[in-house]
Amino acid sequence: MPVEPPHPAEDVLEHVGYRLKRAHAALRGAMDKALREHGLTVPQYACLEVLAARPGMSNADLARATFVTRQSMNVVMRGLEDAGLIDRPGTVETGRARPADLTAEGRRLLHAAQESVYAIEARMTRAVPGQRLAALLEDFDRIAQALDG
Amino acid sequence: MPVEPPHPAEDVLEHVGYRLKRAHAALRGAMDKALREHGLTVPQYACLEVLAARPGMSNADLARATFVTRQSMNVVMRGLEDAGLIDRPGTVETGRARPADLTAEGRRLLHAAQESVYAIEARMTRAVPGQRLAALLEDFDRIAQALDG
DNA sequence: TCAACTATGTCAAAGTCCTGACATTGATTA
DNA sequence: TAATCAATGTCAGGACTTTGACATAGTTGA
Repeated sequence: MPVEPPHPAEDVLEHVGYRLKRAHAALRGAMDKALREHGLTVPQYACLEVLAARPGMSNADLARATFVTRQSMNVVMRGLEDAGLIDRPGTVETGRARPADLTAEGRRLLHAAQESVYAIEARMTRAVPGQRLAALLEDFDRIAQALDG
Repeated sequence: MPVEPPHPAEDVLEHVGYRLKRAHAALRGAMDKALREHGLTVPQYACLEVLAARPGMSNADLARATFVTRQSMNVVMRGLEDAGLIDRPGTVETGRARPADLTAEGRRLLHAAQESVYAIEARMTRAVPGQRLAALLEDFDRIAQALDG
């Protein structure tokens, strides 16, 4: 059992950043566990999920959407491509960006994984009082915006 | 410019998990940048910060407090020890847990880093309406608790 | 007492992610 | 038109983190 904080109000463990980190760690852990049963990692799942909502996104697009670097997304996509879950043209008429899309197998696996992940989402949603959910989402956005600038 | 979502309400990018991830990514990025100027990584800073509030914590304690594995914290602490920022006895009378403490240099560096980090904390705090801050912290805890169980 | 259980520290291997760098492509501008 | 700029994909290297495993130390209960 951890020691009790001597000065709660001044303790780091009470800070916004720490709480945010804690909530994110819990989410990450739950998703890791749920996705392992489907043979997916969190970044892989995120890539499939975004790609399902926005077909034809490029590597750089997906990297921005999932908050990783282009280089990281590059290896993620190569793994997904090797596994036959996504597909993209070897060459393209104009530009360098190759639009990616889910394969039938990718769509099937995503649907299976979504059941597990959406259950986690539901646990989060139920955990916060209903009338506060919209405000919570708004606060998330405010925080992200305040720190990105 | 990213494409607009076709069905906002059903889109993943609107989900709680995605927003949480986004806010956390923004925080992580801001802290990475701020701490680099002090020669610290986020896990290293987290270790020092927790250790300042709870002197004498062991490796396993710190790992739990900062949401990483014992193994990860082990390399973090070895780095901090080599850098002369923390100190712990080579052996201990009972048990295996070696209580760690900040050195004078560690305390000095932490204080310097705290200025940068607390400025980030302040940006977050200002970004959310004052009357919502307490509810936000509470919601963070509810989410963490709902997902840890 | 002794066996089972839990907790801790550590090692090894693999995966993941990042920084830095470079070449290519398209857009912008002088 | 030509030069500059921004964006993309990719490679290389290193840093970080995790999973898995093992030995050690303390606790619990038969």
